[in-house]
Amino acid sequence: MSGYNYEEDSPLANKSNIPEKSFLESLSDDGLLEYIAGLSQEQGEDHGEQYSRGDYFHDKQKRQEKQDREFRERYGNGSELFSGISIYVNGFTKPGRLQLHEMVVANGGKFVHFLSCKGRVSHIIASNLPLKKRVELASYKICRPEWIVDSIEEGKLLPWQDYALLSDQDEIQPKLPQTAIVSCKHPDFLKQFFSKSRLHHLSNWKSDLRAEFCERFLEKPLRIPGKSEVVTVFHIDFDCFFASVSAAANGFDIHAEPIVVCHGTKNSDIASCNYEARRYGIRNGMWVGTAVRMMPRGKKLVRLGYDFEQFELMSKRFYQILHDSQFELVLPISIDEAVCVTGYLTHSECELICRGIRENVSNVTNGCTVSIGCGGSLVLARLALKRSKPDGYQIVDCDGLDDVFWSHLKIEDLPGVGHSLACKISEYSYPPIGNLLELRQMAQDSLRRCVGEKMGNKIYLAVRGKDDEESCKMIYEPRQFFQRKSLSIDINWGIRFDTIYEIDEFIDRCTQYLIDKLRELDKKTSQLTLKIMKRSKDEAIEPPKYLGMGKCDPVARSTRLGVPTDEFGVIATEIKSTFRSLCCPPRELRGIAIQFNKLEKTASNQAKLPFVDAKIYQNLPSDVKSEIGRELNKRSINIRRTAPKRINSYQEQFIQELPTQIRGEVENEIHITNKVNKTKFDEIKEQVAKRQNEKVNAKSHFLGENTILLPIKFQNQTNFKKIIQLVMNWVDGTIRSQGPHEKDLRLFEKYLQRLSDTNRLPLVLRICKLISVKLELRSEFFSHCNGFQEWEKVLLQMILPKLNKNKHTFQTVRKLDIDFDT
DNA sequence: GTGGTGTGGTAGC
DNA sequence: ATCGCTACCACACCAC
Repeated sequence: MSGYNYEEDSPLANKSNIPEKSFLESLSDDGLLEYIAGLSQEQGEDHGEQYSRGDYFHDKQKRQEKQDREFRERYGNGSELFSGISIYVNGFTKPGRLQLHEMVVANGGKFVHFLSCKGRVSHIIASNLPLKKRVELASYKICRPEWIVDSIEEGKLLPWQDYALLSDQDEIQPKLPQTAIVSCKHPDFLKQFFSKSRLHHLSNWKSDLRAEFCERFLEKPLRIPGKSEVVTVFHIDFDCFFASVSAAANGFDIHAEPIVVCHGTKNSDIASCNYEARRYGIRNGMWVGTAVRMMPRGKKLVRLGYDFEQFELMSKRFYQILHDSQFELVLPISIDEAVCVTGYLTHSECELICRGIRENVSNVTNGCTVSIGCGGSLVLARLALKRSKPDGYQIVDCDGLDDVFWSHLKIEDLPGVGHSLACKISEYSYPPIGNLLELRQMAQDSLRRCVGEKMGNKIYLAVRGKDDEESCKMIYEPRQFFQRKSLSIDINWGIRFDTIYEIDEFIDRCTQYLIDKLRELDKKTSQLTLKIMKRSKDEAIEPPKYLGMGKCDPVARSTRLGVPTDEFGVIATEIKSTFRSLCCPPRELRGIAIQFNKLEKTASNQAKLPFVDAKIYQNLPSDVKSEIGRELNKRSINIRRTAPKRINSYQEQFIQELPTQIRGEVENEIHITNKVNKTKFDEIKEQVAKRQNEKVNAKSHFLGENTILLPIKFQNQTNFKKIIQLVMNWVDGTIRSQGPHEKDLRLFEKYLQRLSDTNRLPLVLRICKLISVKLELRSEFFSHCNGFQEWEKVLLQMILPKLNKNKHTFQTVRKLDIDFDT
């Protein structure tokens, strides 16, 4: 990357009587590019020293006027519509600059390429103007491009005032399409929310960078340093990334004014603030209102919006520089931050690298600065980075570290130590520990007692400049480290529902979002977690932050699917059923998170229900076999014979176990009756509890029928699991004989009906699935038995109709339906 | 001890 | 107004 530094290298420097900055600033983006391109051309022609700014414009202008004349002669229609008018186009417009140019010139107008020729411009055309520009150009006639288009169409010059791009009109106009408030009930909510969420972008960028790293690795295996090798680590990070980039994009000087990046004006998070703002005590994460109050009287705080595209662009250029810099490893930490590793380097070599990178990055990012910490370990590089900020670099040598270095670092500067741990540590002894120099005195044992085994070790090593084993993995097993292990979605803003059905729909959309990603990764999941945020009991219905979550109680529950899947129906119904088991009144819900926990690679030839061909299994080397057998068992994967001739050992063992199970649990027919009765009892108990809950909530809600969950409550997950177990044993115990007892069956059907009636189809589905699997497994040996046939009948005539009746709940046609309909 | 579940904390701006 | 995400580790606790 060779950035052109015009501040120093420009042949024009100090030659013009107008300050350099205002000249460059006065150029439009295109103008600037053209100007730079022009410069490099002219230089090649060996008269760069003599070529002045005035000359440049003169040439340029003459060339342009000639071009315009030619154009008008060739295409012009003799119209003098824009005679006497000269326009300048600022920024992106529709129609574009070129088209506007042609339109104006063909109709007798003048097109001005550079605004610096002030006075010659009669109108400025722009669709929108950055804040800074708006102030600068306040004295001009500024209007939208439609003025040109409409004037030509009408054949007469329309009043430009009707098309004025006034700041207040500007505020009213684009709001119109936006005022279509997209609430969480709207199908586009997710998209809209994510498009504006900084945290979503940060997370997404991070996983993209990690994925890219892994791809790069596949393409060209990198050399990973050996554990005994001496390495040099560079930790590189933008200074207040969002603030710097947004400031540059809007034409602000990052050093001149206090700047914050945020959405709103009051209870909106500050994503990033510059060092000027930090002088007044403003910090990232603070609310804007708080920050404004911290400003001295009369001093203004500049608020800038997010420009995610620009952030991405700057990051791309940043990473490009790193990739071009001959590091052995470029490890992505986040959109604006990376750790680069090389072998041993001398102090002066490190210094060269730091300076080079800092200069290159500044050149390609409109002057954004990065700081660099350099050291012999990850933690040292990170601490050096903390010390180097802002706009600097620091190279540290573990042995040469003095007390000053440590005493200037706070506990929270340690990686992995946040607010919570920092409090714990500082309060652990008296007087409280305030910096790392003091922390170095703490014994390893007391550290471990204070913050736990692992973290204690980590911190003990960190303040001695060494990495712990876990952190090292980033360098020594980078592929493993950056490999994705889970996939999830979190929404804790804007969640305001009234009914469970709205939540169902929302869950469907979230699930679809995740499944799309899952399939992109070519993975399946076998474990789900649903985490919800529920308004804490005494909290206000509406928290201070607009549509925020306020103080909440988090609750999570996970489920195993047994089989890895990427099917929408299975996952969505599972989540919906899990949600019900968490007993959250729809109106109390403030946040939802869905996680896919156990990701497995999709095997193209994998059967829907997993089983291993016995032949393959038998042919395995005996030492491997037992290990695999255990593993299969653990995952409840069956070994299935394709030709039922010989009984293999696994199945033999399996059959032998059957009678024990039956005797142990289920031959007692009363058992299930008791169980169902107990369920009823639980139900009543929960209803009582809920009525009390309703009373509590009544103060803050109108108690409509749909306020609280449906009146019938369900046993919690544990109970359901137990019931499933019971049913399975019941099937096992009766399959070889006469089949289920009629009385039991009636109770069972009642239970299923209740599940079905109360929107708990997923549970019915699960029972159905399990019974069908069980029957399939046993078919080889028991299909002739009366009991087997009875159970098949139950499945086909009793359970399946319930599912099919409510097919719509499942959104997709279930594989099971097809299997058993035929 | 093993292995599972739910909770809590941290990281990036 | 406002956009409080998401991956991952470590731990406490439980059942066996």
